[in-house]
Order: sequence, then structure tokens, then C-alpha cells
Amino acid sequence: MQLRNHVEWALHCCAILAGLPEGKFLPAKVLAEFHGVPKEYLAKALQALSLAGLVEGTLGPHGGYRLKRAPEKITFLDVVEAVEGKASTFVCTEIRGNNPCREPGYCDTKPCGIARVMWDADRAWREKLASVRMSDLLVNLLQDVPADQLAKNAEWLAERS
Amino acid sequence: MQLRNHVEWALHCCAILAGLPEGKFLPAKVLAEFHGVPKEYLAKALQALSLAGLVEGTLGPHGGYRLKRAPEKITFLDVVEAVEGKASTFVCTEIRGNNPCREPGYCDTKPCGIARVMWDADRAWREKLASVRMSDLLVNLLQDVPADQLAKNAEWLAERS
DNA sequence: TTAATTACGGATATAAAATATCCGCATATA
DNA sequence: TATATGCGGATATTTTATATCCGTAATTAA
Repeated sequence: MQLRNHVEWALHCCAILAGLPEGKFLPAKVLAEFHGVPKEYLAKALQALSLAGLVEGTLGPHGGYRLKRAPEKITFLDVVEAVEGKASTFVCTEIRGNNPCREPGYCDTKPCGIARVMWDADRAWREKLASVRMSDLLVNLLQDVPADQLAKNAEWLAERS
Repeated sequence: MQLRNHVEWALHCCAILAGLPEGKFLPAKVLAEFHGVPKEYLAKALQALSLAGLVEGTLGPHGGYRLKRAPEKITFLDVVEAVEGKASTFVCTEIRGNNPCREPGYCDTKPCGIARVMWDADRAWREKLASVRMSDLLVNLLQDVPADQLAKNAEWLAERS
């Protein structure tokens, strides 16, 4: 089981958008070039973010994307679910119902015990993702990346936003 | 992102094997019929469990599978990883390295901040899975399923083990 | 000794999902 | 009016999941 590369791309794009000057838009084309990924396909991930209300797009020259909410209001889980959906990673197909020696009118009162455990684990995963915001990510970036490199990035992006 | 149905099947099979009388073997064919799933394909999941050392198979008439360790020594994580592998659900492709305005000799000192968060969440998921044992699952089953139904299952399985 | 049963590994086939590209449309800006 | 952009739909390609089949070796019972 592996997450789609859209998840990685979308998170990196949100990080860039979160660091952009207030109100500026950045086109998908620029985000694709900055991250070295195919523009046409990245566009699909960005559309998913737009559909989920995390970013908003605007048309025409000087158009592009910007965050629709403040970086403190967007979590990793928001982004992951925008791309992968909200459905649990574990799907219970109720195979216990196939049991050939079940009583005729037998009816389950509770969800399958195996599914309950798997769903708990899925929940733990999502809770962890929900505990980190885009603003936290920016803080980490400021610590990890040298100031002059950040400045170069900002300049490069400013020329294209 | 969705787990393979092998995960569900393998967990149900381990639950059955955990409830089997000490030392008895149960053939893949019987496990498949009990769960209403295709025998040939389930066999692949059981072989994965065998390869991971969770169950052992024996050949010939009255052959089949049994747990290789006590139910208290097998966790959900063991089973999930036997089927899905141990690799993280998030794969970092290091797209930050594609940044077109990077300094020539720039070298990352730490893993990408996005990957760190995603790996933390993956770890939380696995820790939750590691916290539940097959013996815990049996306890839940005893609570959820009426005694007479359990007896019927046991009888049906005993005839075929 | 023989026949039946079983796990195991490999090969193959089919269906679904991920990855990717392309195009036309409506819209916004200069 | 020309250009740049997001958006949605259609299509193509590659990879993974799902599933089946077969040969082999091992084990048991007749």
C-alpha cells in the first residue's frame, strides 16, 4: 500500500503557497517547474486541492493558485484527504457473512472485530496527520534551509507570481 | 490508498488458526471455503504468512497450516507487514532536489520536512497495529459471537482439520 | 507400492488503479 | 483582441491487484 505521488506534490505545493506574499497567485506551470514534475499531471492534484477548498485558482494572465485559508488552518490531513479521499485504508468486505455454518437468521450486532482494529489504526494515522499544520511546516523549513537559499527561492517565485 | 483484500483474509485466517486446538493443521482449501474466498488466491496470502514465519505449512493428507507462534506473540502489524511489506506508505522522491534555483553544491543535511511528518504518521499507524495481538482478537470474538455459533464453527472446522 | 492430498513456486491472464498527456472551453488580464 | 490561465473531459500507458493454472515435492493412508 503506497500513497500516490500526488500527495507528496500537493504538500510541497501547499508549502510554497503558504510562504508566498499575501494575496499573490502562482500558476501550476511554475509550481511544476519548481518541483521538477510534469505540469499536466500536477494540475490534476492542484484541481483536487481546489475542489476541497484548500486553494483557490484564478484565470488569465497573473492567474494561478493561492491558499484559500491561512497556513494555520490547513493540516496535512486536509491535503492527504483532498488527494486520496476520506475513505479508510481498510475496507471490510464482511467475509464473516460467508461462514457456511452460520445459523439461518443470524445477524451481526457489531462491526467485525478485525475491522474495528484496522479502523482504529487508520484513525491514529489521520489524527497524527491532523496534528500538523502548514504553518508548522514553514517553521521547519526556516530551520532546515539556509537563509540565502530561501531568499533565492523567494526571488525566483516572486518573478513568476 | 487501500489495503489489499489479502490483509483482511490473512487476519481472518490467523484468527481461525489461533482458535484451533493445539497442534492441529487446517488446509487452505478449508480456510477458503469457511471465508467464502477463492482458494487459489487465498493460498498466496497464506504463503506470504508462511514466508514471514507467522504460520507453518505441512504437506500431505491432514496437512495444512497452523500458527508458528502463540497468539499472544502475533500482532496485527506482523500480519499486515507479511502481506503488504514493511515499506512506509509514504515514499519521498526528494523533489526538493529538482529546485531550479538551488546553489550548485547544495546538499541536504536532514530528510525533507514533509517526509518526516508523513513517516511519523505511518509510524503511529504501525504502532497501533502492533498494540493488538491475535489473542486480543480471540477475546473480542468470544464476546461478540454467541456461544452456540462458536460451537458450530469449532465442530465444522474440527471435521476438516 | 500406490493413490490421494497438500504446500509451494512459477507462469499466465484479467481487471483496476496510478501515471501521464492532450484538447476544448470559459474567463481574466493587458 | 491576443494571451495566459484554471477547469473538466477524453484518452493512452504503465503498474499493481486480483485471480487462475500447472508442475513439483512431500506426506499420509490404503
